[in-house]
Amino acid sequence: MSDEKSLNFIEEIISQDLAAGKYKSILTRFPPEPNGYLHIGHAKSISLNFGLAEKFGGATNLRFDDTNPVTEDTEYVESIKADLKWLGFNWIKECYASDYFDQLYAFAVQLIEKGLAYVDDSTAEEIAQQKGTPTVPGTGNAYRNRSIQENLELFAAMKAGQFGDGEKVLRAKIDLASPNMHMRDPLLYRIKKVHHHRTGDKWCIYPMYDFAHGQSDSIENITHSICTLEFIPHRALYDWCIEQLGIFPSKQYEFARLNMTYTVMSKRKLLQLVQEGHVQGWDDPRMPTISGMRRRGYTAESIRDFCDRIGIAKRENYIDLSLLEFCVREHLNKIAQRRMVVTDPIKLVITNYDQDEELLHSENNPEDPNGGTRPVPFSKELWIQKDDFMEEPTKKYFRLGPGLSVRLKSAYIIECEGFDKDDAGNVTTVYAKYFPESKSGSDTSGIHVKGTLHWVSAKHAIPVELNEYDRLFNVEDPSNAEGDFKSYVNPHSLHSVTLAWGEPALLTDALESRFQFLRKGYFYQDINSSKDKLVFNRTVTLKDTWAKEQKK
RNA sequence: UGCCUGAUGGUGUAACGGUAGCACAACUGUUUUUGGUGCAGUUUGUCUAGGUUCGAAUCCUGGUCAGGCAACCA
Repeated sequence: MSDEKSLNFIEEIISQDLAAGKYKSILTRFPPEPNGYLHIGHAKSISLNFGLAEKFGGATNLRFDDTNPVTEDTEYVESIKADLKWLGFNWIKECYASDYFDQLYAFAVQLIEKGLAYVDDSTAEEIAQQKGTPTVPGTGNAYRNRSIQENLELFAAMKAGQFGDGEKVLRAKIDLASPNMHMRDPLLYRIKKVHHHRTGDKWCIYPMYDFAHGQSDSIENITHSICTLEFIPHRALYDWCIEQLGIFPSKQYEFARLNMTYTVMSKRKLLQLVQEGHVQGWDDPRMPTISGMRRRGYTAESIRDFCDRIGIAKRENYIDLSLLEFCVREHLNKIAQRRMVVTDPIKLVITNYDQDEELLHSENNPEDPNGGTRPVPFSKELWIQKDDFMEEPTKKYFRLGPGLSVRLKSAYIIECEGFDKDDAGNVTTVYAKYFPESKSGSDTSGIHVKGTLHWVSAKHAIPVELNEYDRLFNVEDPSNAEGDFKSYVNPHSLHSVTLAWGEPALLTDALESRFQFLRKGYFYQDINSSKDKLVFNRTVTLKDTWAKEQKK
């Protein structure tokens, strides 16, 4: 009956909470750790968190989860903010877990005072051993029975820098036999004499995720704290801390993270690709990072559309890369300026064309009636695609071949009269006659052809460089394939065309324009492109049913 | 041998005890001055065994399978 999309399970929860009067309005948060660049998986979480707030009339905080100074940096903070803005999302408050370090410390003291936390002198190995295994309960140690007073003094001494890294930790005193490993006296604080990108050297003890995240949510009055499935076992601890501290009860909900075919999504793996030179950087157009996708020519709209379409649920999912490609094609088809570029040229000579040259006009976008036209120069010698000519055409081939006719886009119908070959047997030049009365827009020739080719006037052509990208991996699931995922990197993921011929309009087009190079794909100017040397990245190919036909 | 999640076409995602739908993919046909776009259509699914019910993808019980949990990471 209704056209409305059904609610996902989190929206369901929120609408119930709101209907029950549990909250007047909702507050969500997007909590990245500033230790890497945002990728398409983050985009799913971003779209969810901001989308929820938008849908239910709430707001979203951006919070940097900067509790581990070892790997974090301001560089990442800046890139994350830039990516978020580019995607089109606005946070109401910019927060940092590090802003709460004093408060968090006070919380820890409260726990100690309640006899719910203790300082442990054990090594990491000892602690791990004493935790037991999922099927074997853990055992305590003598430190667990330290007095509140002693714990208070020791924790203060930890803060004061009286101990070295790893000498002592603060642990919650919960249940060493809990079936949930995360409840077996989890670590709350550890000593790290490391410079923090925001708090500098003020602190030498830093809270663990489990002691920082829930409390940060609570401090900010986050109503719905949404994270991915791997945090399910942490939820008991999240609730425990909030309950023991008696603070605002934020609630955690978990959804399944994004997986996509032919790529990897973990920061660790992406970092390896960068460091080991499989790609040229975090913003390499083959990377699933927001910065890489932006450079490749993806639009923010298409990424948001993708995030809407993949849905939110708790089951593991593996999204087809083709859905992402569909989303970007759909958007680009509507907005991209059409241009002609010949990527693998052979010469076409119009034998009966006696004029010097003429200016034709071609529509900028057939999808947009108000898109206007651009002038395209035509002359006796043109460049066409090498694969648009076949010496011995097959039956379903409706391009150029001896005796065959085609239309040159926005120009004339031509008929092939012959061709030249070099000593190696390669076709070098194709000869054709044109029909003057078949001129585009005023065709009175009555000739009907099946194929239309793109072309560029040879003497007006401008050189352009093209980066044609293909999937980064040659298996669907590189993360779970046997052996090192990097051995599945597609060696042909980048094909550079150093010399292609483009129509002169490209010289005057705006740098940020989205292009469709007719019959080739969607392209976007690379950040290193200049008027002296135009470089375009292929965002995605056009759908190519002819290529499919040929494979049969 | 523990605990926690989950299981609907090839891939995602709906159906809230009452006609298994939508999107992508694939495949037809049609239109087309892009083998693009558009339009029309086709194929393919409820993990399993019982139970409750007039009626089960949905509720109950057992099983199977998949993923997660034992970082001084987040």
